[in-house]
Amino acid sequence: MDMVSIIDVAKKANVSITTVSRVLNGSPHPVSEETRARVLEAAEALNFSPSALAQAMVTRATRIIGVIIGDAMDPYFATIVRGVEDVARRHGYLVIVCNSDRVPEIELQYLHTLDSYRVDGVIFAGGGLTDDKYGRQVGQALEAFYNRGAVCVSLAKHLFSSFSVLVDNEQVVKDAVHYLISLGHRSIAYISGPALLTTTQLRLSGYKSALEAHGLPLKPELIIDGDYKYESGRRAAEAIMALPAKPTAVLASNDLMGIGCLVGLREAGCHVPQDISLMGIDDIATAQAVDPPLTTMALPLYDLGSIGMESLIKLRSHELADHEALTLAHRLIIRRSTAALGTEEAMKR
Amino acid sequence: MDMVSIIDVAKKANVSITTVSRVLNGSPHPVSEETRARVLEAAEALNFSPSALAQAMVTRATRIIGVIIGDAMDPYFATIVRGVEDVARRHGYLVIVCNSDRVPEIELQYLHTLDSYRVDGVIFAGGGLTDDKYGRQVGQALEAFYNRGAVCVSLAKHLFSSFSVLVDNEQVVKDAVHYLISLGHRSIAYISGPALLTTTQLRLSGYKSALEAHGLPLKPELIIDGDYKYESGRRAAEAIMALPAKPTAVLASNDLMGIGCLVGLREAGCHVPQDISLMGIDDIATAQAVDPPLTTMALPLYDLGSIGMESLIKLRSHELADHEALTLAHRLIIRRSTAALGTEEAMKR
DNA sequence: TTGAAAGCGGTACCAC
DNA sequence: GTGGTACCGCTTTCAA
Repeated sequence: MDMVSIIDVAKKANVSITTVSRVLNGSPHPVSEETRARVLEAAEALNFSPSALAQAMVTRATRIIGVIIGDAMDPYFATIVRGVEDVARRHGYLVIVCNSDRVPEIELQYLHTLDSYRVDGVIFAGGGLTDDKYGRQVGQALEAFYNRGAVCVSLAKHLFSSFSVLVDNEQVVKDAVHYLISLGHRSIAYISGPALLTTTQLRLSGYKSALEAHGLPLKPELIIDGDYKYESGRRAAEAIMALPAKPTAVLASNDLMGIGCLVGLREAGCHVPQDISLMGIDDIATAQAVDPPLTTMALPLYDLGSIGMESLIKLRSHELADHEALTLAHRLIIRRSTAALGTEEAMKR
Repeated sequence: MDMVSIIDVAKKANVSITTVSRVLNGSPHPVSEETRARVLEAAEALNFSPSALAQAMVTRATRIIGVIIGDAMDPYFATIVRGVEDVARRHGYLVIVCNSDRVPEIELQYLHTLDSYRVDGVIFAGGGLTDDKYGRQVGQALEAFYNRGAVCVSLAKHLFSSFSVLVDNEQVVKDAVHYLISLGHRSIAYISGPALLTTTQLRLSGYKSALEAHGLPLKPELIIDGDYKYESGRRAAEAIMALPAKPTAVLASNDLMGIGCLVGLREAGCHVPQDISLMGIDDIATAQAVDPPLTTMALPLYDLGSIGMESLIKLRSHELADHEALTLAHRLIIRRSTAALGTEEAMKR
């Protein structure tokens, strides 16, 4: 019933625990072949499993990292987590997943807990909160991490400083709006996210400057609030249908809302893309399953996770400098939810 | 740069580390109010964060659990993980997520790693593999867990024994087939999952016995292989369209394949439900976003995770007996992808 | 009420 | 080549 420890192995093999440690860790220190064999055999026979906890205590490295996300059920985060996990596994790291629902208190609490477990690093997958007080608190908590030699990488803009792997959110939206404009649309509604997220602000500002760049007026009533979830997309559809002057195109700031909007418009008897062109951002799997398939800006979500984790590892071995940033490319995926204004495609119904 | 330890706090508060430990852990052992205050103050001032690793070593409890899933990007597992995580957080547990892609070697490797980290328990979220050798190996690995006092709960049938929280997979399919039959369908195709999973076998056997119970012939050509992923649903649609005698209904053994099939059928010019009724299993979020919304058997995925985690905790405090099983209810969700054979609904097109 | 000391299971430095 | 031993940072008897 008692755990078998390195001592038991040493006894069984008739060697010191030092030697056991050496052979089991492939230490460069010389060990005779026969001793090595005896140790291996003993460890095997006793079914010895070295305590990673004990190892972590003395080596000051846990080989555990934490990833803080909004919600594992959101495909956006699920994809990122998968990217993180795959790289982590290949490098012998374990990952603790923390759902914060973007609640600052929960995020902060997780941060402290992860610190007490002495994780080797933390990845912030979600958009940063634009709350000053929160930003300071996180920054302070991160201080503890850095002091220990632990590292941090963010996959979105944050108020605190850290190594980052990003997409250019502002440009993503600019490109999306530009595409819609190139189709002839001049009245483009925008479904925004929660105001307190940096990502939301960047995307919104992309929308605004794209309109401005094309000399289009910014109509406040065309900016509809959402929360990046499916249901808010449906509500947005209602809001759009209630508009006295309906837009000819709608850009949802993420696919989940875009899909909700698609369903909402359909239920309201509005045809996409004949009556309204609709487009999203992210390119989650569902985007191609809906009818019509959703045009969207594909973000490299999996890569954000995998490259984020790779960066974390390099950061630890000082192959990478702190507080730098990497920006990954996005790309337009044209499907059938968007059509040129006044063309055959848009007219047929 | 050096970590502040309990010793530093003790020095600063002018007490022994024993006392520090006592007040910081709310020990029942008496400590004078002023001493307590001094300790608290010192800990605060030093920004002391007790090492959960050191605590774990001596208390022999890590408050970390592992959950082994197929793929975090699959809504099925994402939902379960969310259920696990929510309960874990409320109880002060951390959860390590392990993606195995159902590869036995990866699963086994994770199991050993988790054991070396002395996790308090493991949750198997996915269906068991029907491989004898694999079953034995897992059983053996679990032995190590049990010997340590760690626990295990499975959310599906497995060859090894463990506490389980289940759905009655055979009955789920029976109920689905029964519903289709009640709509007048007599020729029902079935999209199955990977043969090596217990879940697949149970569901398939539900399909077979449902047909038999209704005196319907079992036509092998109507059983189409899939792997529970979206793409295999699309391939299944092709296979179905190529059938000399097309079925009037299709039951996909999960929603992801059901949705893939829906898209595939649409592309092949086949109308759902007018030409073919289609139904899935799971009730993932996307099921209601596709057109037509998918009729499905809703499984309590979130509850599987949350109740699984609650059971794990109770198991550890011996409030629950090992190796028992809990079965959760499923329910039919009728949406518009299914229609009665020969009715107005099925005829209009 | 308070504290000294024996571990928990390893690693790594230093001798031999 | 091999082994002794001082920690890593905490909890928990056992005494005082």
